[in-house]
Amino acid sequence: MPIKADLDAIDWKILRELQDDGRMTNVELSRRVGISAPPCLRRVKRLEDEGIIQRYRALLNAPALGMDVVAFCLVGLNRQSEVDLKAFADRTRGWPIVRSAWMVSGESDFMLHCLAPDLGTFQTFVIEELTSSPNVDTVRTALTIRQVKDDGLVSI
Amino acid sequence: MPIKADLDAIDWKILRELQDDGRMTNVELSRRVGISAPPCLRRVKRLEDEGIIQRYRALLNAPALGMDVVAFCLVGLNRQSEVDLKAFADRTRGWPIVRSAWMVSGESDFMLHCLAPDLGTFQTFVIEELTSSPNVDTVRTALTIRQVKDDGLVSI
DNA sequence: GTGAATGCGCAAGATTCTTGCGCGAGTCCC
DNA sequence: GGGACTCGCGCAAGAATCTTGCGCATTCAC
Repeated sequence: MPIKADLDAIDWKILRELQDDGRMTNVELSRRVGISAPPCLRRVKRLEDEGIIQRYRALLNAPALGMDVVAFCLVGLNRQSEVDLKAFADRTRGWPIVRSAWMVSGESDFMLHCLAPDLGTFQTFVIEELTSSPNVDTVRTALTIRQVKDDGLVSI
Repeated sequence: MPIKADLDAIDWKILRELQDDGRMTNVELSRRVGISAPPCLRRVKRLEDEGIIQRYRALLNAPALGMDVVAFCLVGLNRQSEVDLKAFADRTRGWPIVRSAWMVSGESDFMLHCLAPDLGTFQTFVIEELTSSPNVDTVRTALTIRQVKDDGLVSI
């Protein structure tokens, strides 16, 4: 894990622009941040090499691809030993419906971000896979109605 | 909102590759999906034009940028009329700590994905901004310990 | 003042993007 | 069947971009 980065204003502009459009050409990016293309490319490469930019991803339109149900699941376990936590984390990676997952502290132990083609598929997953999984105590679900904000993870 | 797309195997390969590396060159992409560059570029453009690919985004390393606290907040409102829901949704857009937000159904009305530089900043936000916001009834927070899965939103 | 370090911009070759065009496979209607 | 049409691929060439090396200006420390 890298040390806290020291970034100047241009670096922050680059990060903001690439969060907004990760496929922007380097020429366009350099124009927007106010330097010429070669040093701009070197800055981007440095940000990638230092792990500040972790990756680039295309964001897809789930409903257009037949995925109409987005939901969150808060999962509580009976036992929270390191072995138990790791076992459940491993299990989440084997479930395609679970698109991302976090280990959390609070009333629950895991937060799952889920995606399914329809409500039936999601309910079947919750009942037959999630709730009936070993060591799972409680499952609370929140079906999303619509997303009201979607900014990048790190602001400005 | 577009009609359900009809995509062939090559389109799905393209979507998978661009979810994995959204900044891949078209030449490399075409090599991976097994067609030449021009038709590959035309397919990507079509996927973008139809809104199936919504955007490209650089994913940043939050801790390296001094953002050590990632949390989820489940917010329940006193009144859930359309006006009330819209008012709270608008409010979330004005909070930089809230990076993304969903309107949900279930025990709560909104799910907030939050990012803060430290625990104190996050707690101040919850107490002085979120809990004390008009019409907010309940706030349950789940601090993330670590992310255990992070796939793209739509699989394969 | 001087030397080292940093980071910019210029320039040129390599690579990629982008467009128009021709060709072959599949389909539909006669 | 046969002909016209549609669709999507690949080739090719010019435009744009990427990538690298290099020279120069600024800054900092000594």
